Amino acid sequence: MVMRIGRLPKQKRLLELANEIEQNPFITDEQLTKKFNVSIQTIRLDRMELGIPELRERIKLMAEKSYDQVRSLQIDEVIGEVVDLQLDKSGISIFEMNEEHVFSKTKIARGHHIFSQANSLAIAVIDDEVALTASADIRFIRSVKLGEKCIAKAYVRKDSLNHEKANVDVFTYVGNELVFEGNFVIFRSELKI
Amino acid sequence: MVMRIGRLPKQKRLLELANEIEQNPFITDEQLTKKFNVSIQTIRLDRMELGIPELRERIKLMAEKSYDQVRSLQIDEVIGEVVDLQLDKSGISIFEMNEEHVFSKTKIARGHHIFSQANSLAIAVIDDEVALTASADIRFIRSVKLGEKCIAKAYVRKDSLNHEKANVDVFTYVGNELVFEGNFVIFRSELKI
DNA sequence: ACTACTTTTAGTATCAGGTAATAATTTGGT
DNA sequence: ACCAAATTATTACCTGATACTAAAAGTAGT
Repeated sequence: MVMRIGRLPKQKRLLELANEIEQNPFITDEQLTKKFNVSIQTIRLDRMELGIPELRERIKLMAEKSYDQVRSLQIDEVIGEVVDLQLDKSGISIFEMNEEHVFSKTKIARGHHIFSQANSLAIAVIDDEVALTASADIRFIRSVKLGEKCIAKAYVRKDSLNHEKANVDVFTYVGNELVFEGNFVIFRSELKI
Repeated sequence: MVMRIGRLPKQKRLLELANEIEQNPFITDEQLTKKFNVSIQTIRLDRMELGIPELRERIKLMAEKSYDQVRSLQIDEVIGEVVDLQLDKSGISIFEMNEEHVFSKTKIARGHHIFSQANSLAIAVIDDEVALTASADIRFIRSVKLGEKCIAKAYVRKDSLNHEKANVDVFTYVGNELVFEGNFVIFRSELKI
């Protein structure tokens, strides 16, 4: 039970190592040897055991992830995945609530993400060069939780068409439960060249 | 003017090289030698001249950038920077519209970003464990353009306090021009342990 | 054609931050 | 004291570079 000074038992070290790397993914094995006061081989065996890749791999994975995110944001300018779209008529989009969309305490989705999905779908269904939200009347009917898939359905009001403004009603569901509804007034410019 | 087959003049190569790396930041110098049919030293001299760092540096910069973004999103759970906050009374936040917040065609801000700033400020001024948006009535008064700073001011309606719901009015300005106004109804749970 | 100059290529030494594999040593427990 | 697990040491090798020196090739100008 002597144990060299400043050392942790293996299981504890494994936990703290995983933690440390999560906190600071840019740390090298060598810096870790100093933190834990063990040899570099031990650190490497530990990483192996925990399935944690080397520094360069970690960094690369992060970069690839963020690169993909940026790309996909540029590709579809809509929040959520549009699965159906009939211009000037209706549209459907799906959006799943991940960790980054919820309050960390309660795991309940922030309202503006649900709004964003509905708002960008309302814009998407309007077949115009420039379409902007003029106003909106919205209700959050029940809270959406982490992991839930929101299905937003937008309908363009017939009687509102061919004008400077269009009315779009959006209903968002989780399963068959209504969680959000909103009426959006969309400005449309007749800039169709 | 003979020039070996499949070669570009230097200036053109420099432009295309910069372009290629921007399109695919994960490309190595060696892969580039094949694309441009020149030696690896030439590629490296070119990168030098263009001030483009090596693959590993590029990847690291991307990872650091995304890491900082994630961190800052976790640190302040509010969209925009809160510059003043009097709980249950009022609050002010500032949010600048960058490239990622505007439509690429028109450079006009997407409505949901302006909403997000207002919504998260409305939540922040409510001094409660759990506060959620129940409904909102909003108007976009004029469009916000790339680079403009939005100053959102939130006021909690006095008569709405001490209830299950609170009413928060938010006015967003660019300079002294009103660009957005909204009335938010916020659910508050009395879960004050 | 000869010179001056730029561009390109080659080659060597060195680096960080590892992997992989094998062997030796230390430690803890009984 | 003995055994197995844990740790450390050692060596060879890898990728994707930098830094530097030197030589070769191409490009004009006169």
